[in-house]
Amino acid sequence: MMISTRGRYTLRILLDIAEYQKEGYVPLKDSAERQEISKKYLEQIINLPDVSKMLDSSRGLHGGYRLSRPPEEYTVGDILRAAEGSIRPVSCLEEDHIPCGRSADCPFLPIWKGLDDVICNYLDSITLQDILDRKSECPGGNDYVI
Amino acid sequence: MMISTRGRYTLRILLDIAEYQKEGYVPLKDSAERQEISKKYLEQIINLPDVSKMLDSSRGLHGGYRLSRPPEEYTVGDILRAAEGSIRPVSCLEEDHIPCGRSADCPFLPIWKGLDDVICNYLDSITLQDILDRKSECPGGNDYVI
DNA sequence: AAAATACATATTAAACCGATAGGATTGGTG
DNA sequence: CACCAATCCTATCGGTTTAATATGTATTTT
Repeated sequence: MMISTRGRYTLRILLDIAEYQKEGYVPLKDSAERQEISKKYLEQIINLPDVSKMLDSSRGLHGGYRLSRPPEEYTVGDILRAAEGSIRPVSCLEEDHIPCGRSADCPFLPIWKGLDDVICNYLDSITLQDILDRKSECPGGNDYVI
Repeated sequence: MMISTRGRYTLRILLDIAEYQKEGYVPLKDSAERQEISKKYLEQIINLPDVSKMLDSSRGLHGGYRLSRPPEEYTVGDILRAAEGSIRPVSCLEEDHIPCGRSADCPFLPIWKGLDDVICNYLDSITLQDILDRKSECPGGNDYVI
């Protein structure tokens, strides 16, 4: 599996913050309770360097988090990359990957590159604002039963 | 990462078998040496139920493996699913996944479904024969330097 | 009989996942 | 100033997966 709870929790928390931040900083405790996710685990996730850059925080009473930019500037791809480190489908495509000696004529490398492209194009085409809009359009209920 | 060495090795070995099977059964030893992959590890992979279904085998001297169907009937998606078990991007989409209680109005579920679709559409559009054709068109060399 | 091959099962070191635990630090409020 | 609520920091842990290695057994051709 490509996207673990880390990425999915991060998406849910950022969306939760986006929904509630008009009332001020959103305490992680509240988001965690609404989303039914371990607050302690969320603390770790939210303090990952690339995730914390997406948020402003305030300590003390009435502290919490808010998005540092408007929701339309957060793509799903950006959030997942921040939380997961990388969402490349194979290690061959990682920045720091050591070439394997066959890469120059590897018949699969173009395929992996193509796969990465369709994934990024899709995930980077959806923003937090898109999800907020869709939620208010059809509140409670989507097409899927799992 | 979505696709581990298991999936990538399986693709390489099936392509190797496709290339060499016109001379009869292809011993795993030969494929392993050409591909520089541990033969013992390959034995495990190739005996996974869904992978072994894709091959005919023969024991003894001059035994080995060959594809049980023509190369154009093997999509990259099929091979990866056989080797990896699943290539769904999130566990929420697995067949045996226990619904989480929020699935009825989860705002992310449609996104995961869309992601799974673009991945499957892409990977199921490429067959082993496509890769063989591309190899013979531009032997030794693709566009990527990693 | 010997050799080559597939087939089977167990073990292992390392990494990763999804938490839990116990605090330290900071800032607002009475 | 004392208290409390919140973020921030670091360690630990059980379970699973990954990528092998090891040790065989079974089968077939020569």
